[in-house]
Amino acid sequence: MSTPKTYQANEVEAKWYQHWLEKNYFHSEPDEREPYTIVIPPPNVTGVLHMGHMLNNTIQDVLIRKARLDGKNACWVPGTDHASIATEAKVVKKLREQGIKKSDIGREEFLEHAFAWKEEYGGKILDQLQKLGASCDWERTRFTMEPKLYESVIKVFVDLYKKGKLYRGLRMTNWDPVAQTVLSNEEVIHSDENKNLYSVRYRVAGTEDEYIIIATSRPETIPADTALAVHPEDERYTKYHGMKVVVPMVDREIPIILDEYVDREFGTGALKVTPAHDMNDNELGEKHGLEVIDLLNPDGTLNENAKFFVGMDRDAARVEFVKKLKASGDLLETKGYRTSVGRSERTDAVIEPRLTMQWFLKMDDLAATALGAVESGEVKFHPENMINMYRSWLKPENVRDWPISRQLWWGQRIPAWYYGEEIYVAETAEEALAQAQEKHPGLSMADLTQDEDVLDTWFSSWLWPMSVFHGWQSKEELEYYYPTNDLVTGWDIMFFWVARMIMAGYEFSEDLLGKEFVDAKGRMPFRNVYFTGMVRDEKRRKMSKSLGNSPDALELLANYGADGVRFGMLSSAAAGNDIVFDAPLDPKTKQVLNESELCNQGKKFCNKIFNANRLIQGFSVADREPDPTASLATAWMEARLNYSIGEVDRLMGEYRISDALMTLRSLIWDDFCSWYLEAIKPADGTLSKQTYDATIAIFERLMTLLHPFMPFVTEEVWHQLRERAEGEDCIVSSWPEAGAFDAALLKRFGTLQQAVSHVRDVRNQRGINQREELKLFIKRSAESEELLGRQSAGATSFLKKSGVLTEVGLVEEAPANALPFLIGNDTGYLVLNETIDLAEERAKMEVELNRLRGFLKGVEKKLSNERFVANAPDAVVALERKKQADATAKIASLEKMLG
RNA sequence: GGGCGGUUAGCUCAGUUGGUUUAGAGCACCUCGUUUACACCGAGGGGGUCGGGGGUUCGAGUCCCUCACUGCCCA
Repeated sequence: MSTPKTYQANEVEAKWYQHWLEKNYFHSEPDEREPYTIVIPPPNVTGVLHMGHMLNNTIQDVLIRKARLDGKNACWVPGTDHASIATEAKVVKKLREQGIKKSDIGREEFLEHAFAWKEEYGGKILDQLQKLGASCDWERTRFTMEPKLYESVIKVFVDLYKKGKLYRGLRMTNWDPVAQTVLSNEEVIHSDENKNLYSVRYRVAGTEDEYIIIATSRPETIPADTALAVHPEDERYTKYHGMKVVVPMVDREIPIILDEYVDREFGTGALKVTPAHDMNDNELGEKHGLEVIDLLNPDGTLNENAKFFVGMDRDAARVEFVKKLKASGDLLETKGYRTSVGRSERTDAVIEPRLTMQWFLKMDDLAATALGAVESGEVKFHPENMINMYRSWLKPENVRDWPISRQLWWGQRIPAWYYGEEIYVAETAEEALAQAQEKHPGLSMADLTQDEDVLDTWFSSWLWPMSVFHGWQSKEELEYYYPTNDLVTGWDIMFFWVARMIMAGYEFSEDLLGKEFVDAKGRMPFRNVYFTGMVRDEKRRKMSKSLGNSPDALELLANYGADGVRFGMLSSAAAGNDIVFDAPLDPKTKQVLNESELCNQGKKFCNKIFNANRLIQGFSVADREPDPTASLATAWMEARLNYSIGEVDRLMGEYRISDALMTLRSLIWDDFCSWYLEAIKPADGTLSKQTYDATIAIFERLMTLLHPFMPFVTEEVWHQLRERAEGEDCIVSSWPEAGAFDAALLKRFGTLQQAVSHVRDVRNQRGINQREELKLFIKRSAESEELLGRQSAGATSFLKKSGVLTEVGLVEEAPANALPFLIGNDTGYLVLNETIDLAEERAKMEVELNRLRGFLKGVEKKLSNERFVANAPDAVVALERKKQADATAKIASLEKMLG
């Protein structure tokens, strides 16, 4: 019979994922167990799996699988958000391709198309997560536009309105002329771009040929100028104070205003003021009571107020205005400069500052509460230093009210009805009408008009930890799962989403669950937030689809297997730190290759585990006493395992997931495979039953320990280790407990390992074949007697086997033709079959001796310092004394060797 | 311009409230090896004094100051 020599991830992964689904292991229902809950950061419904998703979902899966093995009721809720701008853009585009205009079909029909689009393309990313091995409770999959979640958003809006936290106002906002909607500051990406700075002269009114020259990058907005500003102390302009200038082309007189805001050094020190089209100008306008002239249409084309080039796009119009100014002689200079330009995160359109009527959520109280939640430790950040960024976002001077209207159709429509200037906010039109009728008894539905806008997608997502448990419909599930345990996400949405969820948690949990409940269990939406870094390429650019620098996630999964990719993602994923992912570029095409050395390491690790099992299954088993080597190795491996479980528990408790995985890798590869299996490997191919059983039991625990990180290979091997009953699967086994272990045994075995390594090193350096048999002796001492004695039965045979030695024993004097070396603090002698150049060996020993003497000197200096002995903790002092004793013994041994 | 990080082996990164044998890992590198689990392998080895300078301390990669470089966020 021939089992394949290498691990085949594809077959194994498909098989076990299907099995887990059939067994319904991922599903959670409230019961008497302790819950452990994670809500997924809902990916954009238009999204496809990318590196960032793979990283943060792998981490979530590790946490949830670990909790499941810990016997908790693990619940990981998946889902997607409706991504209003991105999705609407896609649907509009698709309709346009079919020759349908959004404006022709109306809101209702458009939404039908949008839902149809979602059914067809949306949620592809959730299928992709399955390939990664994500053990989400798919029965609980949520979508922010589904009826219950829609209803939750509406209820929250009405509630906040009643609490006086919502208001409607005309504000300077970031207008996306392509999406034709307002964006929040966070959705605008600023970067430096090359633009032109134009010097234009404005004639001073009442003069024939006196001009003030201003510098502007937006000559097309000249017709909307309502003032010209200079610094009050700028002597160049003192003589014009109180006068007016004439706006070029439109011949309208505007005042010269004085304001310290003007930068005298920039351009000419004179500034044209266009309150409708610039944030800063708008502030100036409010301060000085200036008229506001808006010359743009919502789509970025010029309106009647522009007087010229009406209907033309602002960018094209700029060119025309420049020509016109040049022709009239008013344009004096054009020069290039670099300046920060804001673009829409979604459409890449240059953002237009624009005055619009919007709904706003007051943020001062909410932000203070959200900051307090983290400052007080009720919500813990990992890594802790992320609180600095959080604090800077939420401190009062940086907090802005949240504009929540979006001029779109795909989203929850704002439940506000207008009758003239009056506003009625209610969950339904009927309720709104009833409210209006109290004031105006004769009104009918036809007299009210509902707000045309929908709400920002984040206004849905901030409710996620509560809405996915039907929080606004019933308490039943929320009471069990809330507060959730851990949230895993990138730091880039700390303010967008994390902070807002915390706000929502503190704002609504008491209303939903009652005071008694939240006083006992807390108001926070989650207790811990694990921030992942951004996945970057070798040039440290964020990996993104648009840059084309991200490998294809599905290709990676196909090439290395889910376990391999998970290993690759995790092995470099310390919390909070950005990850430089090793996806190389094709040197010819400069395109990213779907390759990764990190993932390959994971793939190799799977293969190693798979082959360790092949080795064991290849042994035959006999009912006989275990040989001494195997007994010692088994005792050591048990101790080593227990020690490591403690380590992994500690690391996991500190969210040091990457370190936990590396600890397990070393335990399995180095300790279990390289030392333990080599030690028990029987010459005749037959293992004692006792050793075999112990080996299987150890291997089994190793698989459970590794399962959260690499679920597929561990499940596969778990099943090959023993016959399993129905339902006896690794995924639902029990996380091993860290038992007591013999620390002295670990230390003694470590010394034996060093001796073996030294023997191998000598062979390497001298070109002695690894199978040529040598002899090893150790100078008799209390320590060496213990090392090879009864306490450590099997030590001699272990040394013989692992070091390929014919004889091992204690001696009083150095044997002939022996190479002396340090073994622990004692002297070991390796007897060679060749003549030894002692002079050469002495030189090597001198080097080591000098190092030790220097070390000892440092230790003794410390110990002779009274203040050290007086101030340092006892344990530290004791340790230094131990160092001193060890170094002294080693030096003595070496000195003796040297004669 | 303001704020927050980072700077530890060739590369990517750990290093937990300053103290466990004068710094660890993985990769890369070098040497040896077709010993039947695995060449997706085995054995061994070299390599850093922790960005520069100053300070606190019995003791600093770990705290403070300063300079340099670098990244991000905000304006």
